[in-house]
Amino acid sequence: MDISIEILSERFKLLGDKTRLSILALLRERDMCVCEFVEVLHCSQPGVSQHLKKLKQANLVREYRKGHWIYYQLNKEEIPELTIYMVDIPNLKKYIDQEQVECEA
Amino acid sequence: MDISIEILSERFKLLGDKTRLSILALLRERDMCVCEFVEVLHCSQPGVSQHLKKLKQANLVREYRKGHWIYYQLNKEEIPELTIYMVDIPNLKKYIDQEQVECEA
DNA sequence: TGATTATATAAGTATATCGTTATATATTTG
DNA sequence: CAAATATATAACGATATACTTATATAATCA
Repeated sequence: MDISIEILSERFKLLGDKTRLSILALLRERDMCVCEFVEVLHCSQPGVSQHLKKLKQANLVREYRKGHWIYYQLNKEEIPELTIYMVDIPNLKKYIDQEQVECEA
Repeated sequence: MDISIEILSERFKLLGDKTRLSILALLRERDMCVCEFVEVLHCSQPGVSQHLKKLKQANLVREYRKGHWIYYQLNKEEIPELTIYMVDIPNLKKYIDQEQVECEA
């Protein structure tokens, strides 16, 4: 594989943000919806949305709707090389419930 | 290894720049001095210096003097995990001389 | 259908980052 | 020691990025 410096630096720039990196780390544990990120990350709802948009545009995550909520998940299949960058990302399991919680409507 | 999100995002931010990423890619081939980067990267001398300073502060590179010139080299030994991030960095061998050239004084 | 709710977008502001120009520092060599 | 040269630093301006507030959109459910 021979990704250009251009593309690779953009990829790193995307990962070079605490909030986005935390989102990816959390998504390694399980799919999560926007309001969960807001709660866990102490980040505003528009803030989370904007970061998710960037991750989505870079094809690192994708979304699906489930009732009221839009869940995000890692795009592991399409970007296997993403795992290379994620080797060192800390485990954030302790900050979230293990089961995908049904938020009350 | 359990690097914090804080530190890891800083590391990625550092790699998220075309010039710095190119410097690292070039240093994979051989040690180089500042004026060589200036020539190859089409970047000003102060620009190169500033980028090198950041890489040095992050302990990714180190320097040694050789006559008039200050050469930089990858800090492979101290940061083996750096190689993880560099797997995908393109090979820039074609842009430089293979031998460490003695610049005329 | 209308109210509610989750999420997205727009617009504005503050801050960080990069590149430039000018100047300082440090080493070599005559 | 003085001149030349490679590199580093300082100061500034331009641009990009992230955060905030306000508002729009879209789906659900009564």
